[in-house]
Amino acid sequence: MPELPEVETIRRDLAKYFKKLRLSDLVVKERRLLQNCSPPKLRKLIGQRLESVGRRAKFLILDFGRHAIVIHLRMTGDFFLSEKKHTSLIFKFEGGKQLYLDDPRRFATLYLAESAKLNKLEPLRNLGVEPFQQNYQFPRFEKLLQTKQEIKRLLLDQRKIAGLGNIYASEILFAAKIHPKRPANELSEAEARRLYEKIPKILKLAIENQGTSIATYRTLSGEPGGFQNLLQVYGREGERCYACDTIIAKIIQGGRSTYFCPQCQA
DNA sequence: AGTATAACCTGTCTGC
DNA sequence: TGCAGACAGGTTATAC
Repeated sequence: MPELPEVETIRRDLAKYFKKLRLSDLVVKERRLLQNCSPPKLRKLIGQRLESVGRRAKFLILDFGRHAIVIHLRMTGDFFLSEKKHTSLIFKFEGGKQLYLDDPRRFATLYLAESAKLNKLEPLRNLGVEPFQQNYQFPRFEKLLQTKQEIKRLLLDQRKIAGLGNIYASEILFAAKIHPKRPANELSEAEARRLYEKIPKILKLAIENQGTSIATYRTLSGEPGGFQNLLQVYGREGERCYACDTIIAKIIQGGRSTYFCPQCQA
């Protein structure tokens, strides 16, 4: 479910509500959430303060000083202030504040890591460039395109550009006017530059709108985001393009749906 | 090298 | 109303 804008929205809310609070209890309700630690080991964080809430690509990083919890929400993971139907994990903080990780499909993953060695944690180690970091520069981006892989698939490859998912890959390609099946290494310089610029532009707009709520994603307080109202192509198969009135098409790439305008993205 | 498919799970929607 | 099948915002292993 959540891509970079949704995870960033959650990160900001978590920081706002829980930063600097001391953890008073931790209840693991879904054992398969834990990837590299046992419940007792995780519970050793009790008594520590939540120093900061960070994000790397789609991973949330709850830093408790010496150790950090790294969580990937996958398809349906989401954080709430009140208990929902599919609770995987409960954080209790000093003062009685509680935080619930809800995850109907139970795909979410959690890792415990030493804060100083976060970069060495397996799932974080191979992540590609982050669209909002300084190393996101055009020459570097251009090098990532030196493959005949279909551009839509490349955008989903977290080892290249980290944080994009199925919604924003389609939306970004529409904004850049590039057909999703174009081989990456056949994009013109102008197309590559458009793509490079649209990636952070669309993500920023989505973050400003608190992400996209279609099925399960909601903000920490339970409110839907707003970007679903601004989608140009995702989920719009058979409807008309807002720009040119052409019928929006849907194809499958790598087992995932891709939506695009055959006219604007010829 | 690049692509497709299935698998991990549950919920929701569509069509009969 | 019931039931089967398709599909879902992610990632990974395996097979052509």
